Amino acid sequence: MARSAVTRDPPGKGASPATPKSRPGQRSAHPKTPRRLKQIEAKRTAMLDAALGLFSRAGLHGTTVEQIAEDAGVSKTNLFYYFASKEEIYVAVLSRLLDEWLAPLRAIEPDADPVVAIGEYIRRKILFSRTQPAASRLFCLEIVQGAPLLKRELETSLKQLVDAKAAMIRGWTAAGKLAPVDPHHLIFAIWATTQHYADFAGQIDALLGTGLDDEAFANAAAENVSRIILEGIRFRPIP
Amino acid sequence: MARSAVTRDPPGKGASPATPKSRPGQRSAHPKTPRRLKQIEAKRTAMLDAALGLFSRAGLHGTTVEQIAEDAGVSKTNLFYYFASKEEIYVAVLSRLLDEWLAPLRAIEPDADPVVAIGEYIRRKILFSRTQPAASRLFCLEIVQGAPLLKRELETSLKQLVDAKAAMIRGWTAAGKLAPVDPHHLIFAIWATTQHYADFAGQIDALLGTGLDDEAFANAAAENVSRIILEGIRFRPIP
DNA sequence: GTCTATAGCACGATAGAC
DNA sequence: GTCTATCGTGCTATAGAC
Repeated sequence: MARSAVTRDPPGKGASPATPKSRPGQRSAHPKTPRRLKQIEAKRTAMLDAALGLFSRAGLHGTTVEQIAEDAGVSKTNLFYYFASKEEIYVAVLSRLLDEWLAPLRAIEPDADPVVAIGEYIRRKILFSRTQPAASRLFCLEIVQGAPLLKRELETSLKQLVDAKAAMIRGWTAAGKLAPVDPHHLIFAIWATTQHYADFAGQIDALLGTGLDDEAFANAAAENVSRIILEGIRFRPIP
Repeated sequence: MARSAVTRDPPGKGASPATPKSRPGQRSAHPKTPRRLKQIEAKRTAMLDAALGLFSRAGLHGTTVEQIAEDAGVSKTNLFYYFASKEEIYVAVLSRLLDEWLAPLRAIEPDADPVVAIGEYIRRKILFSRTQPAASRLFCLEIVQGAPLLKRELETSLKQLVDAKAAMIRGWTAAGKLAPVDPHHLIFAIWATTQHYADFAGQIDALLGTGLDDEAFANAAAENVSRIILEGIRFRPIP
């Protein structure tokens, strides 16, 4: 919140029509041989990877451009050749991950058996928390802080996706395949429980001395979350 | 992560023995009349309240002391008379809230009926998310970022509390009063689902246009979370 | 495209009068 | 205790040589 919030339009790839300063993706003195393009893309990726790691631990304002450059193995100046500002790096990191973040929800099919489908969804979300904990934490930070940069995306793409899946869940309940539950609260519960293992990994480690790094713990987490959400914890004698 | 991490010992109330600079809590030129002490305490509280609101939205590094001073209705210099550094304010805010954050878990009694007790716990946690969303978000930010300042507290007090309650839950299961579930994963699930409504309020608002501010929504949230965790979502014909 | 050097400025923190 | 004024630092971003 401190200094600004995107003061000028960042000359990235998509938006602004008039970008005087040349950028690596675009034309340059050298012809863009496939080899060169690949180098450039690799460098961009290294920078974004480094930025993801740092932003996810310290947030936008807690990370300096110099740290990103160092972690990516480039000079600070060179980084500013690829990205016009720190905010532009931040947005690039977020938008690169959005699709992947939503993929598990997209993958749910209405025709599947609900209990199987939801079990699989939970498994996938925990796998994401396991393989991409930094991404999960960055989204968490961004949303907790009001998602100034993601809000629009949430209100359009995400809402559309969630509404569709909510209707699907309602259909399952209407067909007598699922207990009556508000679909949105169910989705929130699944998001919350699965992302918790990445976002609150520090707390879990402090309490248990382990985390999703440990495969056995990851399996136990998926198993317990599935059981709690699907079966509940009320005691039921074996029928 | 940027610049420092508590470079010098903050001359607050507890720790460091030698604090040359006088502080409002301690002796001053004026005798500490009850009236004066009360004024000072009120001011301190106003400052911490302002800091909580800002830190919870923008984190430690995204908040400036000038903003805190402005929100609290004091000058920046005056704020530095009460607190030696920004970090000291941050720590003071966190430690003021810790007890309250853990109170609902502490309140669970082993002799209670598990289903009732857990339902009540969920209700209280959602009430906390509703009445103290800023506190919940600040803890979320702090833990996501690795809880550099809370880690010790988590490893000692919190661990002790959680281990005790985990044993209690295991006792319920052993007594046939609760379905078999790993107590830690159950506690995580309850934390995650209930705190989600405060921490991800921005996302929920983007999706549904409402939140815990709305009492009806808050009731629906508590009701649905309780139902999901206690009963599960698998369809069961009425017996 | 990549470097060295530095401009420019916001911010945390302090000095010293009252 | 509170104020005005200011210092010093560390950071983002740019200029300009190569």
